[in-house]
Amino acid sequence: MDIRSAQLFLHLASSLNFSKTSEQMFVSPSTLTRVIQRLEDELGVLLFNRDKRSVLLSKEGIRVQQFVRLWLDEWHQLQQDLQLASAELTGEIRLFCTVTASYSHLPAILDKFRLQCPKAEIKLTTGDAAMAFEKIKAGEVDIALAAYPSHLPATMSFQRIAQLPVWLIAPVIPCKVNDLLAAAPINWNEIPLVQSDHGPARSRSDQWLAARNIKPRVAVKVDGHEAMVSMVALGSGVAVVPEPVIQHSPVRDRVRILDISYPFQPFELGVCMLSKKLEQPLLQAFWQLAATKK
Amino acid sequence: MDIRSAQLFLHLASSLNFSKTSEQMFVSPSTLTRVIQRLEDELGVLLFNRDKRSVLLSKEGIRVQQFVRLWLDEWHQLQQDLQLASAELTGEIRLFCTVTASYSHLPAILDKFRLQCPKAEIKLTTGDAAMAFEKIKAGEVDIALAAYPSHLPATMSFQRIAQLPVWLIAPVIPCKVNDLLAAAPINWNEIPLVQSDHGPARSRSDQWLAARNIKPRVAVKVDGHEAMVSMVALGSGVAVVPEPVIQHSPVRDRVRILDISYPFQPFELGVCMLSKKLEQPLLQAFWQLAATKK
DNA sequence: AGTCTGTATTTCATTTTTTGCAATTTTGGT
DNA sequence: ACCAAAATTGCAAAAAATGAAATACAGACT
Repeated sequence: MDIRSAQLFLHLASSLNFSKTSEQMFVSPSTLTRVIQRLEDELGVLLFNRDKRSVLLSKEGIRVQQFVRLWLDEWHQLQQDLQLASAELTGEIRLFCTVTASYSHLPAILDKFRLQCPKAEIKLTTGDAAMAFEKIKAGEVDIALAAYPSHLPATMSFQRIAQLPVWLIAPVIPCKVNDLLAAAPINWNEIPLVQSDHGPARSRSDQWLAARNIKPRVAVKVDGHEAMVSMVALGSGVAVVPEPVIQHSPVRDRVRILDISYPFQPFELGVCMLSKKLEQPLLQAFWQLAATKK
Repeated sequence: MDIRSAQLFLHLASSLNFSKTSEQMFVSPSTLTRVIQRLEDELGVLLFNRDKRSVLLSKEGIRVQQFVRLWLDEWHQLQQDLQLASAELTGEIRLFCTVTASYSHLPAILDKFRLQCPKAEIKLTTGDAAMAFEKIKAGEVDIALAAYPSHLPATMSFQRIAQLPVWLIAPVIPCKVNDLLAAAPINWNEIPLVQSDHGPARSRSDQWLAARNIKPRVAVKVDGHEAMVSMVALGSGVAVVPEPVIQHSPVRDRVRILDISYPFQPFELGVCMLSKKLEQPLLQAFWQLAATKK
């Protein structure tokens, strides 16, 4: 018996209809049937009298219903109590976040955090990925949301949150870049490249160029992934960027993903901070929460 | 959170030692570590302060301990209440059981049943497998423990309990049978066979003979598997019998299993009764209990 | 009677989770 | 410096959970 089974049982006990419960609780009918069968097996008792045409709670089922109600109530109480401890936490978190990350994952994390620690304040700084680790080291910020760097300082802890796929993108509009891409085979040495100065996107790009032995014609160097997408959209060249940047860009309809069958190593997005700061309750709360999935 | 995790947590909370708990609760250390990690993740809270050298229950851990204690208590109460209903059942069960089954699986089932329904009486009849279904049909017994027959009457329900492997056995002592078995290739048509009159063991034997196109020299026909083992031990021939019969035979050291690389279809041991009798509470209790594994 | 419909269950193939072994990490003791 | 004890992690095999589709079955409708 676990929480989920208990919830399903409780719903079924009041709906008395497998189809309805499975629909409303978002499980397939087969799953529901088997959850109930498991419970009955575990308790050694028939919980529902399935009368060919109707489903009724058995005598034992009523007793179990009583137990489960009590239990789930206590469970909720427990969760509240546990959150209460962190709910009272006050103070300030200085958070650094790459624009990439602020698009894709920050909102969900902040929502959860505000719910859990309503009294805490957050100061958000955004900027380029490479700055994240410098700022942490310099003590300018407490915690950063960024992609895993090629080398992580020993004093820092990093916790992975998600993998972001990386793609090569090109303009949609007719332009010189697209003319060159239409050739077969494509002469990559000719195609202008929109490149970032440094950081994980740059290293993905470099790995690809090295693997295919391409000496790129660098069209523009820009700071920040979003600017790269804009430049590509305008026809300045192709670029290597992580997927969420494309999805959230205002010009996403004016760029396209090129299928070049090269397995770009995905970004490892996560939270990062000085290990010793993990002792501070507020930062610890943020850390744990960022790592939690739901 | 489920029962098992709760038990592990509770034990760890008092032992404060992963190694001890994992040992005493019969799980590997890694399993225990990850059960606790799962709980912590589920609750979003650190349950134990792993202080480099020692393990201590955290503030939140104490609250959870309190919850879990209560819960497990209620769980036990629930189980008692549920069993109470059947504990008061009275009446008589007329049980038929093949000797095969009485060796291997009846004791465990009866133990459980006596515990759950102490006031019920059991009348046990043993006999040959083929009689089981006749006796049920005739109403002489209520329920039987037997191997699944080649054809099950439509009015009966059968519930599988276990699979029993089937082997070909030979004597250990020097005798004519062993002389014949020493030949290469073995002339199976020469080797005397101890055969049962009918029933599932007979059909396994027949299938094998047919598959290998053997016209056996039938040495003896006997009733009941145990007698077959005894005859084989005395050197009368070889025989096809289910494994538990061998294991429980007083002469098990005087027979050996022949590896003839033939996949005898295993016995499907189970409980059987007239479907309509499933409505009787006492019989229903027995039926359910027999099907339960633990 | 025959077909249709709503409901619960089972089968099957696939995905996800759990598990234990062995390796790793960390720290205290000798 | 080396060893021993304790917790964790990587990995691959085993077990369990899952949903889609098939099945079973009783009543409703034509």
